Amino acid sequence: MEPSTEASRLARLPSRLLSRAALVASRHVTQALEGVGGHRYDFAVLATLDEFGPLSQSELCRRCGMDRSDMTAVVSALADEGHVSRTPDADDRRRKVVRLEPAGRRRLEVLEQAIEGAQQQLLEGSSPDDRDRLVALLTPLAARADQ
Amino acid sequence: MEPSTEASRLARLPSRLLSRAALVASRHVTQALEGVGGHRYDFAVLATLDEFGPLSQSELCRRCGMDRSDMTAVVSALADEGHVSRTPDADDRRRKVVRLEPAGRRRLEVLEQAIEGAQQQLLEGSSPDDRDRLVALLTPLAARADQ
DNA sequence: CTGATATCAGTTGTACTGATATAT
DNA sequence: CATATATCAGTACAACTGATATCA
Repeated sequence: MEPSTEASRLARLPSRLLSRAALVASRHVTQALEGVGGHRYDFAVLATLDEFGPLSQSELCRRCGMDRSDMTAVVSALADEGHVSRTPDADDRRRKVVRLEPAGRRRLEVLEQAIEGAQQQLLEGSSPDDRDRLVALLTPLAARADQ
Repeated sequence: MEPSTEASRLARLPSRLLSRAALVASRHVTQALEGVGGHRYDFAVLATLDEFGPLSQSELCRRCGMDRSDMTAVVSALADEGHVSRTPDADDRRRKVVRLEPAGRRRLEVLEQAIEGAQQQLLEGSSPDDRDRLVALLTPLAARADQ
């Protein structure tokens, strides 16, 4: 006989589970960031700059997996707030070099705490091992998101 | 020293991995369904009717995890195509009972093949055990998508 | 009355396309 | 000229909100 935990074909589809789990995750993250007046794009840009140092906007797009059309507004807002600076590249003046400023680093810490809180909410009920396994299984799939 | 496989904080965030893996999955599914002139909503509705039998639209919304606002148009289109019938419930005439018709069952088979092809594309490089593990890890997260 | 159901109109957020200006 | 970068306007889609009509 079928075990009672046997889920329907629809409920076992990896693509469907991914989209619904991502929706849950997105709600947690959005809510956590709203609590500190932030946005996922801000976090992605600040964290990437913190990790890789100053980058051109197009390089930022690549590293963050963001679209060029969305990057402009995000960087402009972060620059207005003093979290990043945006200066023409001396070597290639088509480029604008985006650099993390001290205020941006402090801002990143706040966003990072909110984000980690959201991960824990999302994964409450999952063991640390489960989190590691999930990350390991998702990494090769997520890697194909860029192009 | 850090192992070379050590990914950045950003790249290891479960919420981010989920959203990017879901994006990859969604592109595969959308493309596969486009190939047969279908849509994910059609598949969800037809598969749910096939599995649970005739349902009211609101019950369909619950089972599919779809919004009531989106369900109306989907059911109308499926009814126009003869894949489902929509008749007033004899017991409760506020309800419309949606029933899978033979043409809808044949349509479901086509969509199902496309969807399963998309899963295999998505998971190429993952073992069958990996697929099972992924499903097991995602199921409790995805379950929270409804409300 | 209330509560549930179905429908319709419209909003938001994310991903994305196409066109343009500018500089190499 | 071609190529890369940044910007702007606007599209496509899924998820969602609010209002309304219907009827038990």
